[in-house]
Amino acid sequence: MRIGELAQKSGVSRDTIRFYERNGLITSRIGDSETNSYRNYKDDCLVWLQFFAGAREAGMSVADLRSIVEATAESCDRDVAHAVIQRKIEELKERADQIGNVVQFLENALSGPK
Amino acid sequence: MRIGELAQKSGVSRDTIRFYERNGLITSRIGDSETNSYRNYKDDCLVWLQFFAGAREAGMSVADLRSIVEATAESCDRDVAHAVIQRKIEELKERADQIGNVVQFLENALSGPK
DNA sequence: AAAAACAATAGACCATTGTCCATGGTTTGG
DNA sequence: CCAAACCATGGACAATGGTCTATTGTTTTT
Repeated sequence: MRIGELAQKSGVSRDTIRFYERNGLITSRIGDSETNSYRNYKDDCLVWLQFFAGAREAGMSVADLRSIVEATAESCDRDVAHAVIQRKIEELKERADQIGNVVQFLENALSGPK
Repeated sequence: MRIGELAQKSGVSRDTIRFYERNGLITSRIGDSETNSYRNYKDDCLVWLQFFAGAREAGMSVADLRSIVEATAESCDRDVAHAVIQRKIEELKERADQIGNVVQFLENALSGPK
């Protein structure tokens, strides 16, 4: 798959895809063509990008994403990956709790303005 | 209260307090002293700063915070304030949901790795 | 009185997360 | 064949959210 198709399918812009690639979130290889140097993206890039989009919205940093990607790489220890992801899950839950607090606070502010 | 005390009590650094002030999140006035121009912060600055700290962790932007502060200003319409805050609550809940999705995804990744 | 701690202001600097632009080549539709 | 659309690379630019430094003046502590 070329970058345009990937962008269109994932909803992530070309520029952002390239940015993610530069930051090690996905990888691509230059295709087989003799005449061009168009890069080729595998299907799992699409899955990742969809995940990234959601995760970024959820407040995860690109560095967070990279650590997940790296942890789940073939080369990596299953247990290590497990631990890394577990940690991120904890962080996300903490963040969700924090959101709960803030919502609470704001709802209070609404109901008891003075 | 002077900035040092405020910083110490709120856990927000002086620099950040000044940054927030520059951005309209809090205000202070120059004190009564004839000899210095130390600024004076009222107690509610402390409350706000504590809120800001939590809200930033929850993923709210400084602009979001400013809009809340502005909405709750004396001068503002109660209903307007209500609406603004309600909107922010919605956004926070959406974000919390999004976090839920991502957690789900990650937990899936853990339990069904292959 | 001298040092240490605090304050104000202004501006430089930094990382993060993109986005945009310039340039130059390739492919494709008409 | 030509224009439009696509691609690669590299670097500039921008917004956000701070953080740090320099400079200068004020308290406070010893």
